[in-house]
Amino acid sequence: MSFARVVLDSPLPQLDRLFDYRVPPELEGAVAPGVRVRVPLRGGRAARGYVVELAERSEFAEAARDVAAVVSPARVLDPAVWRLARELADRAAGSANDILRLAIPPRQARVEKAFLGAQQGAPEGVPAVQPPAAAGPALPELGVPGLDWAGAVQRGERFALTAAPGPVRLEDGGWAGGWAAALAALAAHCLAQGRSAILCVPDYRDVEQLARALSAVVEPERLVRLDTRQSEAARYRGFLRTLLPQPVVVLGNRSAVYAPAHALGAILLWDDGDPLHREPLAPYVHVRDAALVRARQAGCALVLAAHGRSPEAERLVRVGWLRAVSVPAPRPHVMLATAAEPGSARIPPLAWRTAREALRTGPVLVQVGQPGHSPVLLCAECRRPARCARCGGPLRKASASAAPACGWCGALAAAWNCAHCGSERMRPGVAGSSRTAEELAKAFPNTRVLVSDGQSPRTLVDARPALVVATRGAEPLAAGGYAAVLLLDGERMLARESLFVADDCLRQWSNAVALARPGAPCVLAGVGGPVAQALATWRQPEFARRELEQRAELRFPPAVRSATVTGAPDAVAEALSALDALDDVDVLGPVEDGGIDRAIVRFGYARGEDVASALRAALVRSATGRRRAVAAGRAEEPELPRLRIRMDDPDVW
DNA sequence: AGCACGCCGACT
DNA sequence: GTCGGCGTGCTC
Repeated sequence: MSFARVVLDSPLPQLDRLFDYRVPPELEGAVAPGVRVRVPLRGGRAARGYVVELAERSEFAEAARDVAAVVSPARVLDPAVWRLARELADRAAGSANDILRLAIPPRQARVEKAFLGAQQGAPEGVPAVQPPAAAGPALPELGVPGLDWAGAVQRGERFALTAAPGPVRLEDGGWAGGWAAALAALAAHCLAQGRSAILCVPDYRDVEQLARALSAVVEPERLVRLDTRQSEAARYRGFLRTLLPQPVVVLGNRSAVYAPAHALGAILLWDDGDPLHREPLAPYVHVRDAALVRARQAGCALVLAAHGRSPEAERLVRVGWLRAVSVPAPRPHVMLATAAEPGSARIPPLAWRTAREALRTGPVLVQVGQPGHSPVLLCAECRRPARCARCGGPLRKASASAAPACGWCGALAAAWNCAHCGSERMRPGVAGSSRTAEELAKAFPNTRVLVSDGQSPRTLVDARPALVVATRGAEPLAAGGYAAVLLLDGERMLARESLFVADDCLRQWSNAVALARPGAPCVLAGVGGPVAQALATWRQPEFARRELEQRAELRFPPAVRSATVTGAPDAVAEALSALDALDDVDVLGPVEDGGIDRAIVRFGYARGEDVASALRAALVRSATGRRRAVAAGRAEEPELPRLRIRMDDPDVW
C-alpha cells in the first residue's frame, strides 16, 4: 500500500498543507508525482489537487481515504516548482496553492491530449527527449567585460547588469534595443551549455522586441513563449513544452519565472523596477523576489538587467548578493532645460531648438506624462481644478474643439465660473499626448506627427523625420534610434505622492533616453535636483544608493521589509500581539478607516521568516476561530472584515 | 467553504 | 428520557 501526498487546490489558509491519500490498486502507477488528481474531503466533498510525492507510510494511515481519480497523466507540478511555491508562499504569508495558480496555467484538455499523443512510446508521464537540433545559429558576442558567463551559469552567480543604451541592428535587418540583444546573447550562451534560460520582461512589447533579438541567436524550436497576450491554449501548449527534458529559452512576463524549465541555468530579468513586475494576485510576490529565491534554490545564475538601477537591486549589490557589471557604452547626451518661470513654458526654448535641429536628420521622440487630449481643466485665475456646478466632478475636454463637460455626470459646463475665485475662464491642466501632438503639429507644419499611447501603442517607427509623441512606457523603438528625445511633464510626474516617484521617473526617463541614437541630444524639461543630475550624468546606481541610504535612515523599504495588516480591530490587535516578542520589528498604527483597522509592520530582512510565520498563524486562527465574534446579531449584519495580510505592498508608502 | 460533532431547551 | 438548536472545529 502506498500513499500520495497531495496539495489541495483551495484558497483556504487552513488547507495549505499536504494531505495523505491511499493509492487504490486500480490507480497504482497512474498516481505519480506532479499529476492532477481528484480527492475526497470530509462530507462527501470532492477537491482537486496535485500529487507532490508518493510515500510508503503515513501518519494518517487509518484516516486516509482513497485518491478518487487521476485527472490526466501529465506531470504538471514540477518538484522544483513545488519547492519554490512553498518557500515563496511562506515568505509572503500566503498559500502555496495561490502560487501554483500562477505557475500552472489552466488545463486545456485538447492541447494536453495532443501533447500526450506526441509523447507516444515514451514511458508513461515521461516525455520523449527530442534529438538535439543540427548546428544552430552562431553564438553572438557577450560584450560584458570581466564576465565569465559560462562559469557564472555553472556556479550560479548573480549580477546587476547595466545595459548599453541605444538600439542595435539585428541580422534580419530589423532593430531592437541593445538591452534585448544583450539578454538574447546571455540566453543563447546558456542554451549552448545545455541549460535552460528564463527571460522575464515587463510587458508584451518587450516580449516582441526580445523575441526578435532571440530569433537571430536561438533556433525557433528552442524558444518557448509564455506571455499574457497568448490565448489560454497557446499558453498551456508553451507550458507543457517546458516540461520536456530538454533545455529551452523561456520568454514571457511575470509568470514565466515559474516555468518548470529543464536544467535551469539562468534567470534573466529585464527592468526589475517596472511596476508591471509586481504580481497583482495574492500573495502578491514580486517577480524579482521569485527570481531571487528560485535562483538560490536551483543554484542557477541570475541577472537583473536595466538601463539604470532600482533601489532594490542596489541594496542587493550593497549586501554582496549581486555583482554589478555593465555593457560598456558612451554616456548619452542629456541636457537639462529648467524653465525660467515655473509652470509657464511647458516646452522650453532649448527643447524647441533641439527638436527643430534634429528633425532634419530623423525622428524625434517627445515623452509626455498623460495620454489623451487634456484630462483636466483648471481655473485660469487661481489654477484650482474646474468643478462641475451640478455634481462637483472634474471638468474636461474630449477634444480641442469640444465644449468642457463633467467627467462624472457628463453635464456640459455652459456658463461656468470658478467656485473659488469666481473667474469665468478655464485653462487646460496637463496637456495629454494628443494635445501635445496638435501643439507640435502647429509649430512644425510640414512634419509628420505620430502618437503612441496606452490605447494605441506603436512598436516601431521608421528612420524618416517625424515627431513621435508618446506617453511614458509607450515609446516606440525607432529604426536607427531617435535623432533627439524630449522629456516633458517631468515636474508633474515627480509631483505624484509616492515614496517611489523619483526612482520611477529616473527609470522611465532612462529608458526613453536609451531609445536615442548614440550622441543624440536628449532634453529633460523643467526638472532639476539630484534626479535630473543622475539622468544627465547617467549615474543611476549612485542615485539609487543615496535613495537607499535615505530610506534606511527613515526605515522605509527597500531598506526594511513591510507587512500590511488589515481587518476587524480585534483581529488586527491579535495578529500584532503575536509580533511583540520579536526584535527589529516596529508597528505603524493601527489606524481606523470605516470599521477596518490597518497597521503597517516594518522589519529587517533577517526577521522576515518570523514575521511571516507569526502573521500567517494569526490569519489561520482568524479563519478557523469563532466565525461570528458577535453571535448576537442574527440579521444580515455588515459582514465582519476578515484578517488580511500583505507583505511588501509598495502602494502603502 | 461546507459539514459533522457536541452540549443546552421544548417534546411525543 | 429524546430531538434538534446552531456554535465550534476539522478537512488526509
